[in-house]
Amino acid sequence: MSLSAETTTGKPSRARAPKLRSSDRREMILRQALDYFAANGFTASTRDLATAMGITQSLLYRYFPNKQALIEAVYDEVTLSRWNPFWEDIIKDRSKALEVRLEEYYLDYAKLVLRHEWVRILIFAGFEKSGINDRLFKLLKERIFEPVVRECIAEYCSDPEAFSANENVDLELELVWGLHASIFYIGMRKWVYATTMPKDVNATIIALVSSFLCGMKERLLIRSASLAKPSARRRGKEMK
Amino acid sequence: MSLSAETTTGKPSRARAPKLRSSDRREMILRQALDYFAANGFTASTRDLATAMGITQSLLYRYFPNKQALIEAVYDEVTLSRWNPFWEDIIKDRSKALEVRLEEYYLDYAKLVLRHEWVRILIFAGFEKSGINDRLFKLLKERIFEPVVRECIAEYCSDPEAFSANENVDLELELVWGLHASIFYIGMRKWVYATTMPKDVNATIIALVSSFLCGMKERLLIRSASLAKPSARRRGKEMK
DNA sequence: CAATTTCGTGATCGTTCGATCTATATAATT
DNA sequence: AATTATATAGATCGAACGATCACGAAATTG
Repeated sequence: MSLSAETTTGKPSRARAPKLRSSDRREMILRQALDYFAANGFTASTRDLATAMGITQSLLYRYFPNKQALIEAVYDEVTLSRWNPFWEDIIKDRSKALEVRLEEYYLDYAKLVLRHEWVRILIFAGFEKSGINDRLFKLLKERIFEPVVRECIAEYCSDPEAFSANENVDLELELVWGLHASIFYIGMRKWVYATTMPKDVNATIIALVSSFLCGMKERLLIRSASLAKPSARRRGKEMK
Repeated sequence: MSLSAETTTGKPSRARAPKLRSSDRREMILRQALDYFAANGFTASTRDLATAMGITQSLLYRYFPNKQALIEAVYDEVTLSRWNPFWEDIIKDRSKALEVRLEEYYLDYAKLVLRHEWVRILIFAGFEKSGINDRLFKLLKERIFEPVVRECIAEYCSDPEAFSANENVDLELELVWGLHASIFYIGMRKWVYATTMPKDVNATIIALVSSFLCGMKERLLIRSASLAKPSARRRGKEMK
């Protein structure tokens, strides 16, 4: 009698949610909350969230002590489970040309950026809790940016060891930040600004990687050359 | 008696706000709302906003019909009044070297990006109302991106007119988007993620511009050359 | 100085929010 | 079939929100 959503009672009552095992229900809530928060922001109400996933609001509080805990679980899910641990290996695999490796990594990273959850959740999180992204940026710096700089030095410098030992690579790191930003911004155009996108995303990424390497090569060749000639060391060290 | 904030009455009553001319009060509210929303997001409450600027909440509604109208006025103030109409002239001024012009523009744009209101208000606006930034991006594209591509073509192509007439520049435009993204992302590191910043912002911008021009030059030289040799036109036109 | 206009305040309304509580429905166990 | 454990639903609480209103204070005017 009271099972169906349309009973004799005038109430337009919803179908009762199926009974799930605790772990399954929790996982289901987490997954759906991820999509919902990514679409509507962390300020979305728990009522609307619950309605969207077909359960009652109070049920959320059986699995998460409060809204903030749910948000943090969503954030962890996005940043931890979507990080590909093999990216670092791709970048360091010297059996392939550097340009090929970078294309491979950035084409893959672009897939992440073109899904709404990565771009939006990261920015939402940054706005709500400064410092929450620190771990992720540490990962990016140590596993991606610094390896990329090392590979560029190995590729373009005549004496990579001497260069790495003596030279400050802050600006080279900033060029990698720039490439990262260029890819991420493609996702922002789509998921934050809802403005125009590249006609061909993959071709754009390949062009960006090619341009990046061109600039990096020029920089490193000049700096490497001035490193070889001690007379020009001073200018080389502080080269802008 | 009732004038002071600390009277004999136990109430910690606030000092009454001075009486201002209508236009002055409106301007004051707009300016302070800009700072407050940039710092706290558009979801900040009108009560806290009013308290921060030393007036009562109800006074806001004498100057703006509702919260949304105030938000839109803030957005317009940020995007319209902070756009420098001379940027276009800087980019087009062929009496200077292209690299110098781009450095000049991007160093100036970086000043904007390093103020919190530009980065944060733009992103907040994108999240709240998709399409609100359309006019700004149209401006960016027509007044900055496309002129930059034109100047690069004029600088590096042997026959700029023939190139512009025959060639598709989508990917060149994307490289300019990439440079724009690299600068904007510096502001995001500061005002969204609160993570590390370049040690020397100006030097970073100059390095980014230099790298950008290096990549653009390479692309355009290759494409320009293949344009000159009709036998290689097909490959050139679809070059990635 | 008195009348009038303009501007600022505090009280309050209706709604929505996160969170809690109690009662009921369902599945597993005996 | 009875019992137990647990998942679910719906009602509800206090706080915070946007918005409105009548009233009082301060300029402005003649």
